[in-house]
Amino acid sequence: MSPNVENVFNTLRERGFVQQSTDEQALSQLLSKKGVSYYVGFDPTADSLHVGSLVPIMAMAHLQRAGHRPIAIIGGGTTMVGDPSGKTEMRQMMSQEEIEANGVHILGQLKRYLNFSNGQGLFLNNADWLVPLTYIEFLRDIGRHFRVNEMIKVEAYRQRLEREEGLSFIEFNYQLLQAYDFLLLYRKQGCLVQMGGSDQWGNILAGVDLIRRMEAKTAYGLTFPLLTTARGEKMGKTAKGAIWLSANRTSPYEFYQYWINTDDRDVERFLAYFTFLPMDQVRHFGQMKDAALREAKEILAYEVTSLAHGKEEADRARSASHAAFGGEDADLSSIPTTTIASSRLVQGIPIIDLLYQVGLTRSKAASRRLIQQGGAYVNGEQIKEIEMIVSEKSFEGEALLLRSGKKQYHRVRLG
RNA sequence: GGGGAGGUUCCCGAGUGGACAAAGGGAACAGACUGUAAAUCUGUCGCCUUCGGGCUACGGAGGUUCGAAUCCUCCCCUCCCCA
Repeated sequence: MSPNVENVFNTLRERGFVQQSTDEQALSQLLSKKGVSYYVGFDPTADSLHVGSLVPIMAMAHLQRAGHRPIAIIGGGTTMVGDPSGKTEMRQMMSQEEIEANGVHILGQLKRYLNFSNGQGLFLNNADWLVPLTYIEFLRDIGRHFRVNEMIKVEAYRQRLEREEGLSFIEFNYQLLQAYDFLLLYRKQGCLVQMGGSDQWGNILAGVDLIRRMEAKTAYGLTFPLLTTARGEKMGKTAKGAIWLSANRTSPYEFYQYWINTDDRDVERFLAYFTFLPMDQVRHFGQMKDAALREAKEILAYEVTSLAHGKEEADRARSASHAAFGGEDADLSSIPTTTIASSRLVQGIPIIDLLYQVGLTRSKAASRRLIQQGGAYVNGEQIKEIEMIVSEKSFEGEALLLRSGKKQYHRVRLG
């Protein structure tokens, strides 16, 4: 896909990325040129980003394709303080080492979407400049520009103050630190734009203000909407937890399945956010009705998986899904698999135990219930007997396919 | 520091000596319907079980009682009001 000749800002807006921005016109004009540096901060509290982070990542990728320079900041310094935004409780603090280790993984994930080579993009840890700060200096140079009256008007702080459960002083400083990040990036990297989730609006504005005060220059801010599904749930959350970008945490097959199960009403929006398909195609798919919409979901799932895990994994996930759900005889290898020693099959394994062991059920009692309710299958056949024992005869070739309910598959292999 | 309210099963929330593995709702899971969608309806929803039961659970530790989530004592935590 060639970089958009049109203004990227329009692209972002058209695809739904823009929630709020400072001076839309000026920002749009700025972005019509090339080589603008912009930054987004990522939370290093886990060793992987999850699906929710795809919004900023995709926005960054659109901008880079249009010839701008992304700066991804890992909040190593700020995380040591804890952002109160959107939190009702004080955040847990983390050690430097943990944060840095997480940062390495996160960079690896960002590289799938953004190009950091040869200075075309930057990946920085704000601990590098925040940790060495000295208190007196910081107060004198930065602190003097902040009015507490203004600060406590920010939603995040106000809530915490009103609830009277307290806001620790350290958290109260978060905004200053983030504003300082922006200032520093402006000075050292010429960074003019900060983007983030809508909960970051206050922090972003603080940075814009600080740059205006200290440098007499205009910087810009943009926030993304907080995505929810049509059912009103947070994007990327399932019963089993978040959908991660890391294959270790969420396998490509599960990742693909997450997207293919997208609510009808979300398909068009998600195609716009999470794929690079041109908008006329996105709209075309979005207009599909009923069962035809499934085609659009398949494209969504394939594209998103392919971005996150590569074409090969996306192919395997698609193929496994076809095999499992379409009855086609295809490659099942990417379905979650457990290997079991063949010696254990000599006396056979009760199906109740097997379901439990591979994780399809949470307890043996749950296995019993599942079978009683008619939701358990071995190689596509409903299990009727609670007492059923799985032996070598149950295997087709060296594998056996378990299913719980309509959608949960698990393969068992002999080892 | 003084006064008040409260901590119940994944979440919200009822229960205030036995009928309590604990109402009701939500979430979740299964079934029907379908399109691997949504909505709806039905069922399930602590763990183990040789299906007879057994075990663990109502903030923690003790105690009273034939019997406690429910009563008593001490402790921990949260919220609210006053200072």
